[in-house]
Amino acid sequence: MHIYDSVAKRKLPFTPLHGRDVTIYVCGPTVYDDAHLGHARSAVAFDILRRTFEMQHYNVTFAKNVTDIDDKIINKAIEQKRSISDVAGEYLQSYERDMAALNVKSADISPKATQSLEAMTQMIQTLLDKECAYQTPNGDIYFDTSKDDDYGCIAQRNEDETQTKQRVESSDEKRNVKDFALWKASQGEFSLSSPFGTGRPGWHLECSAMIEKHFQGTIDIHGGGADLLFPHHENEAAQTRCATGHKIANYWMHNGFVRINGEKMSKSLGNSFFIKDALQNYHGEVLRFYLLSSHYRQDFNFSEEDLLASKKRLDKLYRLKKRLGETAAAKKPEAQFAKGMLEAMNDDLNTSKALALLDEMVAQGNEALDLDPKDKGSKKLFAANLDFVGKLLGVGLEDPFRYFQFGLDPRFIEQIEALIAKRAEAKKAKDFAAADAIRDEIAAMGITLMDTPNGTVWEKSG
RNA sequence: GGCGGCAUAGCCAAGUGGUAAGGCACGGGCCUGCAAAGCCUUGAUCCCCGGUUCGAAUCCGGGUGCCGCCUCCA
Repeated sequence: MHIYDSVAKRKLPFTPLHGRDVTIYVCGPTVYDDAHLGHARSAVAFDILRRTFEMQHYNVTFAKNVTDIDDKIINKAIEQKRSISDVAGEYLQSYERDMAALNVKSADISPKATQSLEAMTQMIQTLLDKECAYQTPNGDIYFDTSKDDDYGCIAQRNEDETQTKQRVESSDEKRNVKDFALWKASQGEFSLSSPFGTGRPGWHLECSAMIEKHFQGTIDIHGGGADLLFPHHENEAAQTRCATGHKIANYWMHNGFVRINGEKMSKSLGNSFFIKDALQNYHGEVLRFYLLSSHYRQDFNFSEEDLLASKKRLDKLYRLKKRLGETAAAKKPEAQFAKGMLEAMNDDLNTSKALALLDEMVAQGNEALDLDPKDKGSKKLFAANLDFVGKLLGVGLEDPFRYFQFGLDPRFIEQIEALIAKRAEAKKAKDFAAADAIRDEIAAMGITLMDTPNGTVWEKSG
């Protein structure tokens, strides 16, 4: 396995710290709104990473935190006259529902900020004791970046030459522009109590404290979106280094951004693409497959056109699955296919290449079935290939008929099937004009018919 | 201003020293009562200029263009 390390800025061979055990920690969502395509991209990228390890018999422990106390959540709660936990709970549930629809596996550990208070206050205390942090008169506690000689080693930026924009809030309280809050003193009714008074923890502190609490040492891989590299991960690294004496992570991975029609997707631009909206129109696997079509580090530019192109690709996988029917899979997938897939994934998660191999495998499967539709041996083998793909990439897991009927009302389905039965009679009577008329009628309803040796099957068009 | 990314056929997208994967769209063919699906098939010399090399999309230098981080953000 080779992964691109964003600190070394090159691909490195991956070696776990402890034998076959791999520890992965990914920065999860701040639950103040529904999940958007950017969340999905990150979640899918690291889900793929995890699956790649798991398929090769590594013992993975996967952690993803949930930030459930934060200004944005507090503001929303105030705005809607609700409790913080109510707001956070709603959006966490929404996040988990969306990610499940994308076949993202649940984390083994998903610590919440509100449940990690002790770990955080302990770390603050340690930093204060080591004089790596200081408290301002109004009660805020800041990390003192001047005490950390290695500050800047993650993002490798020279802060002195960085254009620091004017900060309106409380910058006068800080000793140094680079310093960041470990603890924000209470400003209203929403706060937690701590040895330092009431308030809430700083965002950067979360991951450091959680990693220390759950892993007690350096983890193998720390991941997150590219925007987190600085300052979030720089700060995390500094805190852990100063508080514990060891580095926070051995490898750093960052996924690229999502853009919408060429523009950055962001809260402030108001062009967020919410997963739950997309799931109204597209099967979750379609979105997942689309996200896998480009490399995780590249910028990802969303367009409906590309999404549809991806859907057609996934459709082909499902049509093969449909042709294979109930055939029990062979014990193992085709050796060469499995090897190629793993090689692609081991090369810093080259999903584009893996998908290309998948396309070729599907074509081979169809070819074999065209040649001999009853060849049990090849049917079993291709069924095993699809199982393998399902486990590795998390696509093709759905029942093919249900996949092609995604989002349709059961009564509508009955209607279609009644019409198909009518057409079958017309066909039997060689009344092709009538049969074609029915097909046109069905097509107008958005359904495509396919006559096969085993009868007529249908799909939602497009 | 500092740091970084990207530029490959109509579109999406791999490849990063040996003569351009894959997909979508398009055209052609096979199959089909007709279709759909499936299979086969046509198409790019890789932003520009210069250099290194027997050989570069791939390395180096110089341009041009687009984008991002430095402020909450996946």
